[in-house]
Amino acid sequence: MVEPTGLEQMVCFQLYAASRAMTAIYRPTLDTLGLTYPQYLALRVLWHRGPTTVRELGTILDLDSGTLSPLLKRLENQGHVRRTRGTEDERTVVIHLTEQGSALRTKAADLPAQVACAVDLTDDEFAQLHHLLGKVRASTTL
Amino acid sequence: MVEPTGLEQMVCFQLYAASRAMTAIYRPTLDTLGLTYPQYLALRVLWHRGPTTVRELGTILDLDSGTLSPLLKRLENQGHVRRTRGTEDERTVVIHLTEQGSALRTKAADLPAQVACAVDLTDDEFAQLHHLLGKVRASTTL
DNA sequence: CGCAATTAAGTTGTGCGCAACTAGAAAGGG
DNA sequence: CCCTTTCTAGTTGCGCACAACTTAATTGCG
Repeated sequence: MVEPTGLEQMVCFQLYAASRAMTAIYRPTLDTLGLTYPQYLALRVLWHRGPTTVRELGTILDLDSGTLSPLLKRLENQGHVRRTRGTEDERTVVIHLTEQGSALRTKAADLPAQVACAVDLTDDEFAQLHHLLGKVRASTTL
Repeated sequence: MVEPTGLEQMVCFQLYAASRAMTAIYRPTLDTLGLTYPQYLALRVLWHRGPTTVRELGTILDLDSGTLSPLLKRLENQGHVRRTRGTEDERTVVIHLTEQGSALRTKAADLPAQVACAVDLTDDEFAQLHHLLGKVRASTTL
């Protein structure tokens, strides 16, 4: 290690820089769909889970209502989702995909493959990276 | 993998989530110093390199002037740095540490160790992670 | 039951990131 | 030497993240 900066520091910075670099790969395609990366993540959850409360989205994406509320409002204004009060528990707000929001799924279908191509890692390396990032998240969440 | 989401996607999300989780570890200590994580990164560069132009900082941190200009202005308002026009090339702005800014270095000295402790990875795993993140950054920067 | 404690979502305020643009200085070619 | 092109910072605008707070609904304990 040539840097006199300390390894953990570098890992943290690498994490910070790599995360931004990765989302930058998504940006051009997401731009054509009129989506940001966090909006895309929220839609993915809805595509896979169906109707989901704000709280559940927050747990899955590790985001709070301060981030999600305005984000979901923008998705609603764009016509991709609808927000309805939960019937059983009126504190909750359930997010539903609209037809338009569901249709986006096929339009965004080839995004993961694009990204996998752009990033020069083998399947093994992807798996390793995934494993290590999981450990980082696990040790920090506790 | 129970998720039907595709590995690259998950890696990207893991990257995004792990990066935020990592900076969250720094936050409590940085709060006591009155710094944000990006401000801390900028100061690290100055601690190691001495006077540095905005452009050089941008290259090292992979940030543009739209991010750095206001960040550095805040660091100047806090008394940690001074900004002076370059003498040879008057387009450039050189960032200098003040006494106070240099003094912060010792106060932040034990931060990396704290973080290394908080994250449950072996030295080998840190090295692996560092290597893989480097590859991600390299393949995306090109 | 009644009421305090908890919980869900939203709001406000601050600081990034990043795109798009501006102002001003330097470089370079005719 | 002038003028276009390039380059450095800075500004503006938007959308996250996140802390702190508000509102309203639910829980649960005496």
